[in-house]
Amino acid sequence: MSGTLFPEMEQARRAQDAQDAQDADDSSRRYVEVAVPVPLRRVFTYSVKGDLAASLTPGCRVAVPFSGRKLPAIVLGFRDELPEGVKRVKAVAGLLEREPVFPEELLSFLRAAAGYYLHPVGEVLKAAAPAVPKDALKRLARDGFLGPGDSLPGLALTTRSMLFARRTARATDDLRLGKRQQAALDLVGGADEVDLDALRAEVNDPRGVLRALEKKGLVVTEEREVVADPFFRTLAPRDAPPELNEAQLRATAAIVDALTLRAADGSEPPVPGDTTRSFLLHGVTGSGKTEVYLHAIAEARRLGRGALLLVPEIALTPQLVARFRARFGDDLAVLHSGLTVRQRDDAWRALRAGVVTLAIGARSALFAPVPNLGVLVVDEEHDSSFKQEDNFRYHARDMALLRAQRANAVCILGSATPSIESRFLAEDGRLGYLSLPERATAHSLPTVEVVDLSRHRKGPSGQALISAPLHRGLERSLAEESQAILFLNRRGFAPSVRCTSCGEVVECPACSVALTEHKRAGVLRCHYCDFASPPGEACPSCGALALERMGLGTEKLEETLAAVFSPARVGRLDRDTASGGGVEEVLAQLRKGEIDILVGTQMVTKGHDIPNVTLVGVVLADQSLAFPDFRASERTFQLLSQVAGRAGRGDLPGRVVFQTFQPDHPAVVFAAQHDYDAFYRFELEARRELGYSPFSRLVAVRVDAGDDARAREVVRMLADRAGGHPAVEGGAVRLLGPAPAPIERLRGRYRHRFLLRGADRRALRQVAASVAARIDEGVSPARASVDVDPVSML
DNA sequence: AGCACGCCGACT
DNA sequence: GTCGGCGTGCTC
Repeated sequence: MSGTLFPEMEQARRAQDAQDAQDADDSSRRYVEVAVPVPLRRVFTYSVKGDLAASLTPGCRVAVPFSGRKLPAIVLGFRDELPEGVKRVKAVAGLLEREPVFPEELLSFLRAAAGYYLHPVGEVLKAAAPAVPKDALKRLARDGFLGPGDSLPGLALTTRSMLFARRTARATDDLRLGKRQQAALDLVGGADEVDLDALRAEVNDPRGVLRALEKKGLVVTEEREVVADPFFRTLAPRDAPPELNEAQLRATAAIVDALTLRAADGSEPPVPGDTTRSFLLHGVTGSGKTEVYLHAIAEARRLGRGALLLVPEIALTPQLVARFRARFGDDLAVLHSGLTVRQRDDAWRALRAGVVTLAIGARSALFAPVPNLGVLVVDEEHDSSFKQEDNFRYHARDMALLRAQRANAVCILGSATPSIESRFLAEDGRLGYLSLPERATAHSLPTVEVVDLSRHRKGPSGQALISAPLHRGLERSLAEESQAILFLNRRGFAPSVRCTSCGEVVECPACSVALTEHKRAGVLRCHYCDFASPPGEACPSCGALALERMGLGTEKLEETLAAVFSPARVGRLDRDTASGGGVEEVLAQLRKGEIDILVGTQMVTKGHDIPNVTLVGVVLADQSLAFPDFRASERTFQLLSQVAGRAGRGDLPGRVVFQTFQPDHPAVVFAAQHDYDAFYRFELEARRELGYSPFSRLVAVRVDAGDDARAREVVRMLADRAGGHPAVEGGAVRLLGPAPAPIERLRGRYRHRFLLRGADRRALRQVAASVAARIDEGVSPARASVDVDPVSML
């Protein structure tokens, strides 16, 4: 089992399989084990009355009485005896839906994920489930019980009849068409087929018009059952798959091979637990990774299997969706945070019912009920937005591998700058390695100039962070009427305000962080809790009238550039300007050439190909190096590489400037040389020496409380629990801390934490589970959480 | 998480 | 004299 990605999960899986087998044999289903949506790391047992037992299967949603209220719960399994130490149980109040909400594959995966992260399974299942049908709840409240004989709501979608029109080959030359007929015909001719709703948007009363066109032999119409919600049906011009280059063909062939092995009879992989059926797709920017995804997904669909594509939050753009719609039409559910509950449920049900077989979405789409999952793609797998940083702290990339493994699906992790962990798994043979070395388009990578800020004095602008080389680069861009993008990862005008009299920095009253001045909004704002106050004249500490702005944010950079390079048009893209669809608007302006210089945060670094951008500048590369965790170097390399990829994608060659106080830092040097492999080798050795991931794993235990003393007390107690564990005493797991968190106070709560580190994942897991069990015994009024494989150390 | 039970302040 | 503050305890 050397190839297994999650060795510590295997034992639990075997136990579960044995239990399931017993459930299938055993006709005595007197009790059920259910997951209740409460933050408790345990399951609960209920008795089953009458013939309800026959209707229950794992994954079913039932209502149960729980601590004086009724809660929806998910059936996990059966048992014929009460658990040890339990004398009396309550009875299941009723079934909420006719069919199980979770198919077997998804339920089993979700339970494994909850177990891996030591998170209450009820909360995990609740987050993954669709809303409880209102009518079922209403009837439950009225009758107190919903039996199997009731007409319960099902999971399938409602459909309605819809008229579709298709263009025929008949020419219009000899025909006289009215204005409306012509408009309708243009619309129909522009796509494979058009439905009545789409026509309605352009033409009044399209029915009559269509009838006339059909009589003239110009269109044919057809009445079909469709999903009731128009969300799934949109007008999209279809495209044909382009020819693949050699590397793309090789990658696609390997993936199709893996898929076919698994799909041959829908059964076991040739080797149990074999994970070389998952791949790292390493392709530089523009090498055509998306086309490989499209082919893999198309192949899965051809084999009757579903597919799931996960992308970073910010990458889920209309352009990306359009590209998939062009290939797969309406057989696609797009899951994003902007959906209403109703829309999310419709998408969920469409997938669950098998009406739609492909889902695209950010992190949480990992839990989509894709039917007969065959391919799972994680695009930009290195992106840290795949890690959820609150409640259920899971990493969608890691869990994608687990889900694929359990579903016998193929997982593809794609990136131009793979995470050290993924690249290491590939090197170790636990992921197949597929490389796309060429830029699919003909442009070579841009040259990068590293500007040492400690040697370059202020540029002509007088602003220290616009060095002379960057200044000249901007002048050149403006002179040749191309565009420039400057990246600065600090929103606001001045990142901090300091009193020159007492030296104090103005802090947020609720958090131990400096307030950032937002000049246009006229406030000092906390970037962690959104507290805002008007900037007073006097220092809040000593009262002196001596406040001074420190540092440079995007707002100030925008203002400075506009003044220095007048009349150049300077735009800004950050969370402050992006509100309400502003991102697309600003990018459209940039594309149309209405912006000469765009200033922005992370948002400017992703995706969007703007051909006329020839200069990209990183104003302060050191910023992401300053983060207090071992991945700072890796993140910086990824960020710089990504930014550099923004330049020179049109006909003009690209130029890139990295400004930094650490010009010799490997992340800077190797990013400037576009040398991923060199960075990987360097970073891997550093990790090996320091014993960091992938050579050991971390678990972070965090405690916060309104009272600092209580937070300290609780973290100490939990650390003692960990310290007393044999794995820690024996040295297999190391206890680091406890210590105050880097941001000691947040939203008025004091924060402390400790880390557990170990190479033996099973031992690490045991210690973490022991701490979690102590948390379950109560830490009130403090709060405590366990973060397995933490990413953010703040 | 909620909802109970349980002991100390300002109001009908 | 009660209504109600939220501390801690438990949930099959």
